[in-house]
Amino acid sequence: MNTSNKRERSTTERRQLLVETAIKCFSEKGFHQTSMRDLATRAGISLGNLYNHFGSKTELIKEIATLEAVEVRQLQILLNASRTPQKALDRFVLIYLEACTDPDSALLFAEIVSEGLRNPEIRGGFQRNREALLSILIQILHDLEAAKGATLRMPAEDCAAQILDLIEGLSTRLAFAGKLPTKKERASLNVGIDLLIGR
Amino acid sequence: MNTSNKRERSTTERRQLLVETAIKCFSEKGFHQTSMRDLATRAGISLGNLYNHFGSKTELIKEIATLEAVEVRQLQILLNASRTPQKALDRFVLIYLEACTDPDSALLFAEIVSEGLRNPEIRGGFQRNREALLSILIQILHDLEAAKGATLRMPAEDCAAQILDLIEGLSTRLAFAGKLPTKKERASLNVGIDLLIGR
DNA sequence: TATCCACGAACATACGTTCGTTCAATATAT
DNA sequence: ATATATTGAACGAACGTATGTTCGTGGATA
Repeated sequence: MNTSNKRERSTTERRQLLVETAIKCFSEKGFHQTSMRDLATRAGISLGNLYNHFGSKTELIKEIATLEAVEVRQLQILLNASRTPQKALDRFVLIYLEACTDPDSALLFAEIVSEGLRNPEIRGGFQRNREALLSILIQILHDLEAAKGATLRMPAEDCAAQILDLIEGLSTRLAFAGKLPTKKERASLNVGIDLLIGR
Repeated sequence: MNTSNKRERSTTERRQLLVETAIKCFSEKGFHQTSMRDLATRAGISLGNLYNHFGSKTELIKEIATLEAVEVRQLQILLNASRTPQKALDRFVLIYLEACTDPDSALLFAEIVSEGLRNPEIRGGFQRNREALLSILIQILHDLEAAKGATLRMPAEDCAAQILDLIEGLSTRLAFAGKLPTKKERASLNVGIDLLIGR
């Protein structure tokens, strides 16, 4: 990628802008209530030009669905730097909860789930990312067990999945209520997770 | 309601048929990818006639969203008949899991959630029903605690919400994989719930 | 000069909804 | 009991608009 090329640079910037406004529009109105005209207008470009950057609407949706994932790679690095598995788990929960309760993300997450349930192309990217997230969490659980910080009563993968369920469930409920998590809710979440891992 | 009236009877039957095909269509294609023509064709009636039964598409969606609730009233009765709170809880989990993992329901549930997040009319009915479900579960938890079958480490409402999260989370994952729950998955779910209630 | 971003008009289709009409079931009058 | 009026389910054409996508053109960059 030659960033000294003025054309290419402004083109990638445009594309970035388009993706960002698409995320906004999609999370506000949903995939299928957002028209290509909406997107173009909101991004301040013409309809025809939008098609210069994205060949079709589904292509755009697909890109958003895979992009709107927690940035797993960075998360992995951050957690590797944690001193103890306990701290790693705490960090994981904090970060993922933060990501899920972001107002845009919660709506988009629901949108992606319901879309992914019937659209294989969407499902693929979403599942890949989710498995990556799971495997990180599983690793942490194994570390925890080795350090006697946890005594699992079920397969680590099931436990990890349940932890994600708790976080995502809380996020969804908060989005429904239009609120951010209170201290109490955070506390209950942590208690629930501690119970699940037998800490 | 005069069921000896032939006209009224066939009308309510029609309406029932329409609601059922709407559920099918909506769960297959989603609210916004299903057109009124789709519905009419699928139900074997004309487009115009569809509007004789439902004034608008949103009215139809609203009806489905509130209807597609677990029949809480019956559930309540069934659970009251349970000998012990332990049995009541087991039944609750079994029934709700069954309801959530029904292929149609899982897709429709996701659809309602994502629609409810931005459409207050949908949200209302959904939340009302969910609160009813929660209050049943909370009651069971209190009974359990009184019978020394549980030692909650968090407010009963939070615990109940987390239990629902586990069930719904598992259901969603199963729907994504296109599978029904295995014995192992059911077992892990039960272990998770037992841990949450400190049993 | 060749490339490609940017534009907005144009196209075909799909959508939600309305409309006038038919026709059988019901209510009322004879 | 028979004739007449009223109702409302059922139909499909029609309307207006919105949609995804294509196309030809202009203008800046390489």
